[in-house]
Order: sequence, then C-alpha cells, then structure tokens
Amino acid sequence: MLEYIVLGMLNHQSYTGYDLKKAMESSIGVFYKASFGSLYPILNKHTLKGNLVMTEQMQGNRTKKLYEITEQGKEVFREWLLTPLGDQENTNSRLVKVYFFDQLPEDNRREQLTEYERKNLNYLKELETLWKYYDQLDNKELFYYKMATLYYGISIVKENIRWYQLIREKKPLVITDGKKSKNANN
Amino acid sequence: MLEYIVLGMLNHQSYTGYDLKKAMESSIGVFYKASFGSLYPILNKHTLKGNLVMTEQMQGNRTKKLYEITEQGKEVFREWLLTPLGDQENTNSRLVKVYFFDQLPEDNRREQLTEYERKNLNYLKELETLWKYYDQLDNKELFYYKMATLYYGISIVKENIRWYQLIREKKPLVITDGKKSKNANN
DNA sequence: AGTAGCATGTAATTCGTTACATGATTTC
DNA sequence: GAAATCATGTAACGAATTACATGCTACT
Repeated sequence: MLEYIVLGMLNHQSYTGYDLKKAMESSIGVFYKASFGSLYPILNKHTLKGNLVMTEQMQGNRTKKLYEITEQGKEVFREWLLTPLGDQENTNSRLVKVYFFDQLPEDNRREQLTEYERKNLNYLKELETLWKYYDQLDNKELFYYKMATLYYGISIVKENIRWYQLIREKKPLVITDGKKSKNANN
Repeated sequence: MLEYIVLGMLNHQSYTGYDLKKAMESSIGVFYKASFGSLYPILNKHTLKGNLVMTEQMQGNRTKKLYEITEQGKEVFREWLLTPLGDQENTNSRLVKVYFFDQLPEDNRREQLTEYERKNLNYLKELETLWKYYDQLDNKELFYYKMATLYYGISIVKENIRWYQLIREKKPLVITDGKKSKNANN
C-alpha cells in the first residue's frame, strides 16, 4: 500500500523522505499513517527498481536526498490505480485509492466506482439476510452486541453506496453542520 | 488480534481448529477473516501458554484436536476486553471488540464507549477544521477526490458517534429498509 | 475410482511497526 | 549549551497471508 502512496505523492512533486512524511501527515495522513521505518526502505527500493531517482542536495554539512518520480514510476502508479477497488479489502485501502483518483481518467474512475457500488449492493443484501436471521430470534437480547456490529456494518455499507453514487456523478460535497436544524433521524 | 478472537470464540464453546474457522466465517467473519496458516499456530501457542487445553479425539483413523479454554485463557481474554477501544487503530479492531462486548460488565462497556465517543468527537472537530480549509479554496475542483475522502471520513466518524451513542444506551437496533419511504436526506 | 471436503500443519513472504543509532541544525 | 527538530537509516519483531505438503473420509 505505502509503496503506491509514495509514488502517488511524488507524482507531481518531489520530496525528501523527511518532507514526504510531513506532507503525508497533513493530507492523506487523516486515514493513513506511515513511519520512517517503512518510508525510507521503500524509497530505496523504488530507486533501485528505477521508479524513482534520487539526487543528493548539499546543505551546509548535511546531505538531503531528494526523490523524483520517473516515467516508469508513473506507469507503475497508474497500473495500481487501474486495479479494481474491490481487490483492496479494507476501507482504508479503498480510501487511499480514491484519494488519488484525480490522476485517473474519468472512464476508469466511473468503471471502478460503478463496479464497487455493485459489489457493495450485493454485500448489503448478504448482510441484510444475516440481519433478518438474527432479528427473528427469540433471545435476541443475548446477541445485542453481535447484532450491533452487524448493524454497524450495514450502516457503513449503506454509507459507502451513498458515497460512491455521489462521487461517481461528481456531485457537490456538502457537509451538514453538527447543529440539528433539520428534522433528521435522532 | 486473531489471538484474542480465538479466545473469545472458545470462551463458551470448544472447537477443533477446522470447526473454529467455520464458526468464525459465519459470524465474526463478516468483518474479520482468518486463514488456517494463522489459526493453527495460534491454537498451539495458546496451548503452550496454558490459555487453552487440547484433547485429541479419535475418529476412525483420524485424530481431531479439540481446544478448550482454561481459566487463565478466560482471564487473558477479559484483560484484552478491558483495554480501551481507542488503542486499536482501525475500524475492524474496534468492531471485533464490540462483537464480544456481551462478555464485558456493563460498567466497563459504558466507560469504553463513552471514552471512545469523546475521542471521535474530538477527531470530528479536527476533520471539520481541515474540511473548512479545503472548502474555502478557489481551485476546489482540483481537489475533488481528496475532499471526497475527507468527506467520507467525516461521514463515517459521524456514523461512529451515532452508533456509539446508540449502543451505549443499548437502544433498539432498527434497520430502515432500503425503500425510501420517509423524507430522509437524499 | 475420483472428487470434494475434512483436518492439520509448515515455510516463505509481505507489509508494516517500534526501538535503536547517529549526527546536523535551529531555537531558546 | 541544552533541547527540539531536522534528517537518514537499521534491526528486531509482529501479525498476518499464500502456497505448499500431507493424508483421511464421504459421496456419486
């Protein structure tokens, strides 16, 4: 994962390892944290593979290492962007990818989002079937927290679907303020 | 993680490794998948540590290994249940824990859920601050997908808060059907 | 007789973290 | 001159996966 985030971050701007981490913290860091222990080895690996080029900058007594992406690196990143969203299991991996969606052509975006929405709709059906099973039990109260996790799962999948539909159409993103003005559900 | 799930699953019923995996697939498997490659070594490790006891069952020509939890194992599991929800980073770890909340005294549950709700409220504020920064930019359209992930993050954190409040009060869990009967927000 | 499923395990690999190590530069 | 932060890295460990290896048993 981090391997591709690095390429994505360097795709339009060059960084040193240290600065890259800072840049990540204030952006994608909201849902993905990296440590130096993983970042530096990945930068070296990419450089060996030819996905990045490193140039040493002298600054006083110290050398900074600036990393730039190569054409090959851009291609590797683009290929990863093209792999279906469904192949990444957890929420974070998917978010990470959408985070870089600006860099993917509209057709591919729509395709991936539509496909992923379809998968979510199927998954929702599965979860709702399971829900009905629990819901019909006599001793439901014994399973309150198990049902609660299922309930949470269903809510999140629904939210996913809503979100995928929204961004597929590139509809405006409106955050309704915490103040309960409308009649909403609480 | 799996280490504790295993104890949680075996807390009220004994299984063989194979059956345990099946049992997990049809329950907690909704949000946590395990492979035999991780399951079997964990069962052995717990047995060595004295958290589980293994008894070989002869069945025809084949031996099954049935695992039972020990008092020590129950204690290890209980201690894990008591560690704050916030210490687990991602959504799945938290869900896994809540899945086993039936086995935690009411006081500890409330404490953990309240504490975690507080953390989520703080986090929501952070995200909303970041959102306002992006929202005020002139060239917003260049950041559509970056904002979309932030938007998603905010929606999920809000959903988290709603959920924590719900289950802290042990309120009834009601799934509103997909059919858009009410006037809701869409 | 062959295949699917039961049943258990190991080895290699992946992807990451935490802790450690080192030293330069800036700020108080 | 001490502390914070800049800057880069390595070593040990952790938690899991995938692929491999083995053999039994039930079904068609």
